[in-house]
Amino acid sequence: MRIGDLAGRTGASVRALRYYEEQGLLAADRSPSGQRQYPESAVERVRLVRQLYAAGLSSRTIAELLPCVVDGRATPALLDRLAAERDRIDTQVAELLGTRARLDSVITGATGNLRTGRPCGPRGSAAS
Amino acid sequence: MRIGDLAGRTGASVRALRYYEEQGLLAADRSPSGQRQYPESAVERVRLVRQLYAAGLSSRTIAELLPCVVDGRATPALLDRLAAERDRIDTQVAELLGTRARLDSVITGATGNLRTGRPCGPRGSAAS
DNA sequence: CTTGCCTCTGACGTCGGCGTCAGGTCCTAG
DNA sequence: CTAGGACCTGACGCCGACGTCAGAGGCAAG
Repeated sequence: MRIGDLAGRTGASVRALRYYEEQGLLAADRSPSGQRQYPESAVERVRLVRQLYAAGLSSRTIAELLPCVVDGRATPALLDRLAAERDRIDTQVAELLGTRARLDSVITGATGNLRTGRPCGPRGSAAS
Repeated sequence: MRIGDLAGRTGASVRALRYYEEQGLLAADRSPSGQRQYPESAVERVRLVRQLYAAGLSSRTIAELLPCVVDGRATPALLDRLAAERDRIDTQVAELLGTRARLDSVITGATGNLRTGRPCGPRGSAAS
């Protein structure tokens, strides 16, 4: 598979795929003329990489953890890193849920205000 | 309260607080000599702003939504924006939970491998 | 009055994940 | 053979949320 095809099938840009390779996240064979050749498995690999990016991991961190995630090859140190990232994600989810709840209560409250036409306090409606 | 105190009480840097003001997220009175003076409520305001940053909102978006979140002053357009951000957060939480589950299964599987000393496939242990 | 920390404005630096442009090569269809 | 797309390697640009430095004032203590 050539780079344009892989881009089309993953949603990543051609530039991004070259960048992933540069960061050691995605290997590519080369045709005699130097063009990159990807196996089918590259599609899944790219999706994994993008998922990890979306979870807030840096290129460097992803590069460190990929062998472990892909091959199951782990050292105690890598397992610690993995667990640390997992815990970070937990924390982030908790914060996001808090923020979500806050936004939602604002939406609910403000929607009610629009209907009733009266102002309100920041925490729903507890003023005298 | 002066800017250094506010920084100390919120965990934000002095530079960040000036930046928030520049972006219209945090108002400050000025002493005759030009120094910023913050009321107690600024502490809560800064925490709110940082919470929204942490949820992935940009300065511009926060500036648009703050009047609504703080005062309950909403227009239909602002409510749409709020709901859109809430939905984006929902999506992001779902992705994070998926990633978390993946990392966790890797951790579980790899920890077992370390104990048993045998390799494994990427999805737990389904190979022959 | 002076010392030393806090604060001010303005402006450039940084970092990561790419976008984009330049200049050249490759390959497939007609 | 030729044209036009896809591909290559640099290398600079970008953007947002600050960090950091420079140079100049404020302010409470001794």
